[in-house]
Order: sequence, then structure tokens, then C-alpha cells
Amino acid sequence: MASIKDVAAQAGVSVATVSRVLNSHPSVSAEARTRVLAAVDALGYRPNAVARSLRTAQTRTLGLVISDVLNPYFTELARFVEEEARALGYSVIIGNADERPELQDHHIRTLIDRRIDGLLVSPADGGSPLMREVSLSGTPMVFVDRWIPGIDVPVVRADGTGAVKDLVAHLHELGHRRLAIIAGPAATTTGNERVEAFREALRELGLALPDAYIGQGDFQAASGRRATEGFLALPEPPEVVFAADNLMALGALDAIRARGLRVPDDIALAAFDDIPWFVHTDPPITTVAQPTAELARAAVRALADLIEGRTPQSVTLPARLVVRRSCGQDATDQRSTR
Amino acid sequence: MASIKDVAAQAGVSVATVSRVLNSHPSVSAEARTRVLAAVDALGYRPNAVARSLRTAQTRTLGLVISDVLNPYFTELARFVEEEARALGYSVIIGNADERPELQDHHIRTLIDRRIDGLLVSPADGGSPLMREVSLSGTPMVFVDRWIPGIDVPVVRADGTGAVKDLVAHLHELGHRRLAIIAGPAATTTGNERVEAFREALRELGLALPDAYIGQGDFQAASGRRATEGFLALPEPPEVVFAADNLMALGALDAIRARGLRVPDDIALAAFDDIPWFVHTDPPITTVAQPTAELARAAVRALADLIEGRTPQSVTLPARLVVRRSCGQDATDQRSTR
DNA sequence: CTGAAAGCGCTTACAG
DNA sequence: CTGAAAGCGCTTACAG
Repeated sequence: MASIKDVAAQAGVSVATVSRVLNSHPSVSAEARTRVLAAVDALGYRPNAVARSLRTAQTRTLGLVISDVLNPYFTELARFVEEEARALGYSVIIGNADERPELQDHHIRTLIDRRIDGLLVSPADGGSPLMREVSLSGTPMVFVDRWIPGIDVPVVRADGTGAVKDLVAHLHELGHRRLAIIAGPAATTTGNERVEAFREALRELGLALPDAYIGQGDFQAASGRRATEGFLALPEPPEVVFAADNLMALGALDAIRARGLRVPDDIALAAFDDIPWFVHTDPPITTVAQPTAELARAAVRALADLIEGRTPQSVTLPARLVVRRSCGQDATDQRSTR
Repeated sequence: MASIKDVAAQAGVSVATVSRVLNSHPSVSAEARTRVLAAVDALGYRPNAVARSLRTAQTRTLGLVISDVLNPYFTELARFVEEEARALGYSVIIGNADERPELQDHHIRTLIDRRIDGLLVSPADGGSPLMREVSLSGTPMVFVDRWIPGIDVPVVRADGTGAVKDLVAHLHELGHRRLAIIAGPAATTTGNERVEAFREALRELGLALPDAYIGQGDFQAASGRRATEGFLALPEPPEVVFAADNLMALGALDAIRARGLRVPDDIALAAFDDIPWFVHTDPPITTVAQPTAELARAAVRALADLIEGRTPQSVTLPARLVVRRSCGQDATDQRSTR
């Protein structure tokens, strides 16, 4: 592969001049510029990003550590993150933690070793010592979706409180009184917040959330299945199951089917996170939808601000309720809402 | 961030010795090793991967260019690719082409500029000049899933011929005679092969595949919707629609629902690519499943072989039919197959 | 076993 | 406007 030296030789100038042309430095004669550009073209020269990074101490690369790529919510988030980063001139390297703290740390390590300019993370757990260390070390860092109390970095996330309240009101209107939730890991903020929003919304309607109606999940399908099996084995099973993410909802559906029950006739189901497939499940699933694209964009912008020395903003965007048919519907409202 | 110089100073040795310890070079005294390790620990030193890459001319990084991350098939592929790569000591950087050739080229460029050790690609189109150039330039490269005739690199893919034949036999048994397909882009190998396998299977049963029953899609949901609308508007609509990937099947479902028709009573539906949600759609969808994990592993191994100077192997793995309920079922076979 | 030195491919103050 | 030189943080032949 041709190096800057080859280009300099071919153009009959110094490597300094080649570098100036490549970086559009103003003080280069038109003639030198032409000769360099011709040489670049002739040799098919491409600057070595590794060398450039070593010299400039910046990689124009962002690290994105997400808890589970297979979760469509995070896949979508990752896609929009890359899109916005590209628009701002950054590449992004994704690290998938598979909801495993040690894998998360592995990726953070690797990313830091590669000297990424900044880190976007949706922590898989309550936060490892490494994550705290990284934030303290001055590496620009932003939390997206999930965050860790006590680590002082900008947070870009959705607030589901209002939407969960709307959901509970919707369920109440449909006559449901025994509502259960499959929670995410207690160590994650989203795991907690969704349960608390749910509990609070129930309380306002004078409904209780007994412990037996709180299933402990880990945002993965299998845990949704297990939790739902637990609910169904109860002497008085709930009338509604609310899964705190889309994968646990998938598991819940599995469990309900396996029991030979039907949604919403035998039991209602709602989920957090809207995904394209929810329109086509049997029945279409009522969900709390997050503004994924906007979250991704705001997170990237906050990180770029931090990297480039501007003041970053924490952002909280509201989630919203999308009513479909999985919780039942009353006779007066036969239209299905997309 | 501490550099190798700091470690050397702290340990009272030269940077050469530090480097040797870090790379477990045999000829280092036990005492020097201890001192270096202690210094590394004290300083929290991590080698700068950028500098190391510049010096060694290798990045221990693989590039993976996929045509669409939002397609669950590719998401899963990417996940397993990263897993296997990690096991072999490589990181992977994913480039998402969104089925757009120019975006694909952008990612290939960026990846090459970063001097990745090898490139895994599932081409979004018939292959750009750039892709050919890269393969010729000696950059280790392997095609996965899709490939480009005339570019001589190892190919790791699934062969759907047998499974498509099984599918067509299944459809024929259920009494279906008018079968349509939503094809992928003609420029992609998977786009072509699936149509050809389908056509051939029909031919063997004495059935024709009229042009009107071949919808042109692009592996995205919207195209599946359009193609299906076209089929349904035909004077004699097909009895079965076979979508050549899972996203077009999603679009087909959209179109069928919008028309107020039901699957499989009014029209049957089958798809290529199995994904977890197909179990929970209404009805569960009959598909041709690819051995995604095995494909990913074989592709990474082939690429590592190429990079490390061994002889890589092209691999073709069979896909298999998974029968569910979206094509109807006869009275004697009431069990639903997972 | 160890260190001084060269060099990977760039960028950038410095001097002219 | 231009070039020689230093230096980013490593690794590794070479000499001892």
C-alpha cells in the first residue's frame, strides 16, 4: 500500500506538503496541490488512519457498548447511533455485552485500548469498577437508555412514567384489576424505573402490586417465560402481564401459548419497547414505544459535544403508549390502533 | 494515560524490556519481569493499540460489512461473528450498508483505511469496483451469505435448494398450485438462487412460475408489501406467497392484513430465514431456516485462515424447512411444528 | 538477558 | 509557501 512518502516522491514535494494538501491546510501553492492530488490519484493513495491517529491522538471513532444486540430495540438504537455519528464525521465500533457484565468490561477495555474518542454506554448492570474508572479518567462518556447513579456523565434516556400511567389507565378501563409486571434486572435503571412507574400508576388507581405479581426477569426471553409460568401457577393468576422489554414479552407469549391460553381472552399482555413485529403477533401487542432514533441522535450529539469541548446536555424524552389488541378491547372501540 | 516510557522509568528498565514482558518474550529475567509487572499495575498501564498496530502492521481487527443490521438474520450473524472472532483473538467492526451500495463502499473504505486485518462481506449488490479492487489488493476477504461471481475469495453460505424443494412439496401436498415468490434484488446471489431453486422445484412438480408470480423485492419490508399488493390485484392471485427473506415476509403480512385477508385461509405465506418472532405471528410462519451460527463461525475461521497464512475453505451448509401453520395444514396433521 | 536505536506513517511547530 | 526534523507509542533486529 502506498504511503505518504511514495506520494511525496511521485509529486516531487516533501511529505509535509503532501500532508498539508490532504488536510486542506491553506498555505499550499496551487501548483503543489495539483501535483500532489495527481500523485494521490495515480497511486490510489489512502492515508493510514492508524498512523494519523497515533500522531493526532484522536481516532474519530466512538465506542458503543450495548447490553444486547439481539434485542431489536438496541439494534435499532445502534443503527441510528452509527447514522448520526457518520453525519458528524465519526465511525462507531459496537461492543455487545449480551447482558453479561464481564463481557461488557471486555469491550470497554478493548475500546479504550483502541483509544476511541468517546464512549456511549447502556450499562448491562449496576456498573463495574472499570466503568467508574473510565468515567473518572476523563474519557468522554455518555449513558444512553440506561445509566448508573453516582457516575457523573450526561444521560440520554426515555421517561416511561407518563406512558406507563396511560397504559395502566387503559388496562383499568378494560376492567383489569390484577396486574403483574415482569421486571428487568434490579441493578439497571430501566429495570427499576419501569416497575416503579407501574407501581405508582397502580397506586393512583387504588390498586396494589403484590410481590407475587412482580416477576424477576433479566431482559431476555427465557426469563419472561419463567416469570410468566410463575404467574400462571399462582392460585390467583394476574389478568394482565406487562413485560418490561420486548424480549421478555416474547418469552411471556411462549409461556402463555404453552399453557394453551389465549391473549387477550385468557390473559392480557403488554410490553415495553415497540418493534415492527408487534403489529403481526397474535394478537398485535400493546406497547410503550420509545423514541429510539431521537435518543440515538441526542446521545451522539452529547458525546460529540463532550469530545469537542462544548457543554453536553442530558436529555430525557417521553415514551408513549401504543394501543393494539393484546389487552382486550371494549365493544365501543373496535378499531385497531397501529 | 501512562505510556511504555512511564512504565520503564518506574520499573528502572528500558522500554524494550517492558515490551518484551508485555509480549511474553522468553528472554527476560524473572526479576525484570516482576518489576515491570509491578509498574504496570501501579500505573494502571494499558498498551496503546494504535501504536502497536502501526508498528506491527496488524490490528487484530476484522471488518464485517453486512447489508442490513435491522434484518434479524444479519443481526444474529453479526453477533456470532463477533463471538467467534473474539474466541480467536480478534475484534470486529461492523459496517451496516442498509442495502445501499454507496454506503457499503463507504464502510469498506473506512475499514481499509483503518487497516483491518481482514474483511467479511455480504455484498448489498452485484459488487462495486471498489470491492473487486480490495480483493485484488491482497486484503484478506471472505464472502458470507451472499457472494459475487468473478471475485475469487472464499464463500461461506447456505444452500437452500433442498429446503425450498421440501417447502414446495409441502405446499403441493396441501393442495396449493398457484405459487408466487417475492424475490430479492437480482444483483445479489441470494436474490437469484432462491428464485431459481423455487422455479426448479415447481418445474419438477409440473408447475409453472409465471412472470406475474415473481415479485421484485429488495429484501426490505416495504418491497414485500408492494409485491404482495401486486399479487393480490391480479385477476387470478396466487394461493401462496413465498418471501425470499424475513423482512419481505413482514411486508407481505402487512399487505395481506390491509386487504382484510387471513393467513392461511385466504392466502398462504412462507418465508426464507427463521427468526424468533415467526413462532408468534398470526399464524406462526413456515420458513426455510439457515444455520446462522455455523455460517458465522465458518466464515470467521476462513478469514482467520487467510490472514494467518493457512488455506481457507469455502463452506456451503444446507438450510432446512421448518413447517408451522402459515401455509394451512391438512386434517391428519394437527400438530404444530416448532 | 538487556538496552540503544531505528522505524512504522503520519502531523506540525519551526525556520527560512 | 516549503522542507527538515521531531515525535506520537510501540516492537524488534542488532550488538553486547
